[in-house]
Amino acid sequence: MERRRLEAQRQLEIIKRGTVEIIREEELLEKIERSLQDERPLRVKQGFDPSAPDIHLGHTIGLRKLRQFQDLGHQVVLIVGDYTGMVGDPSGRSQTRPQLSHKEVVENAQTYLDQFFKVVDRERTEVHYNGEWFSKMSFEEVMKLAAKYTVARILERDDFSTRYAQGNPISIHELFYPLMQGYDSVAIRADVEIGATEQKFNLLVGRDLQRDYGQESQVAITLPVLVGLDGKMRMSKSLGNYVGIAEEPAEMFGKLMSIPDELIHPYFQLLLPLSPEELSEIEGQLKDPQQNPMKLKKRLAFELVSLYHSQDEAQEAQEAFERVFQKRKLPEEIPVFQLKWDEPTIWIVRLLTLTGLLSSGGEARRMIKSGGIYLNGRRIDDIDLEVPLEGELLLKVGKRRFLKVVKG
RNA sequence: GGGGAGGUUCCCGAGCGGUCAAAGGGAGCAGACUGUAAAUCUGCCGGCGCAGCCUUCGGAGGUUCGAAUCCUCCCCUCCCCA
Repeated sequence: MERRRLEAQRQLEIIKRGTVEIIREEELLEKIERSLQDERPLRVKQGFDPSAPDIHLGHTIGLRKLRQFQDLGHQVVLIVGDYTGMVGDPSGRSQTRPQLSHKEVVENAQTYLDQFFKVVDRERTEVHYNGEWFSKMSFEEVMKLAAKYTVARILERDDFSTRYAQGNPISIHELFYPLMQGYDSVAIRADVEIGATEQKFNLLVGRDLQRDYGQESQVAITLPVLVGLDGKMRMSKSLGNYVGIAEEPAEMFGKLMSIPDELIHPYFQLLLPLSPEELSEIEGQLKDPQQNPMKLKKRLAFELVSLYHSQDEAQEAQEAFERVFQKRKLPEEIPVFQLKWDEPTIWIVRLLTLTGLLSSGGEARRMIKSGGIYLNGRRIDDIDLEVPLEGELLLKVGKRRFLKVVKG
């Protein structure tokens, strides 16, 4: 008995780490205790919005938390929001999302799962589509669900109220999103749901609905939102300030090296499994003016690439980075483009667009004018340049795009 | 249903008959400086072998020598009233 209590306490401590809020902590402790007593794992829910199938580092905060639950013996229940996807989560959105076809949802779900299981244990995961229950709902049941919440409460939400205040359109079906997500918790009898802080409202709706449907309410756990590479906005694919966990090692490494210094510590803290001691050591080094933060950034990049790829690949990525950007040498591997061209020479602007390096002649002209184009190591300043097509040509666009061109 | 305000280039937003490929800001790209950091400064930011031409200002027509700007119809959004 006493032993169980201690074990529950221990689990709670682990789960608590890195969270912003647990609503409510006492309930969680009680649930864990009961779970130990009945030998029934907690059902920890996570939803997935199929309009955004790629997992980036921002998502891994939640995924790592799920993994922790699994390591403590609990069950993850992933919900593919094929029906909610038809609505589109209004959280953090200023606009209505486009609706997806069923085919797109299924394809995206597959992509998502492949990445999801890089962090989360497949064995302890149950996957459901919320169409399983929503497609069977009668209109009467939909009305019953809709009757459980009031417009004022839904509009309390920051994103709705902001949109409303700014005079932006909100469609009626969007108001259903929180209800649908909440109902998912009813359908799968969730004990816990986790989400980023912006998900708090949706998580709380789940609690209310479960109670209304005669179930015990889930515990809502919120986690910090990761700031993106720009250092300002939340990490998101649509803002282009993200690092996908499926990205190539070199790409991942490079992107991480470009983060502003202020993000070094939060990234270590939120993305890597480090002990509090290690973290405070890193903090100390960051404050020390003798230390170049770049070193820590390299370590961060190295460890993250190791985590999602391998140590060897991280090592390679680091060497490639140092070579290309710090020593300004050529990368070891440069993609080769087979150019089909019959004339003995080719106009530089045409060359740049035909190889796909730049999308239009106008862009190529501009790039040349601003000094961003190198041919065989020499900067080009002549827009009318005719390039003789002999052997191998080496093109460089900006700092990081290289291409070898051969006649083919 | 009645009344009012709007829809402009990736986003915000000015323009309200020619001088408009369309101010300004943001994002983005390139250059300088660097630690591929931030900050800063500079340039670019529809297409075209580009001192010229072509396609853009919700959609379709029309008026005019000339329309993002005026007129008609349609679509969409917001606000007030019912």
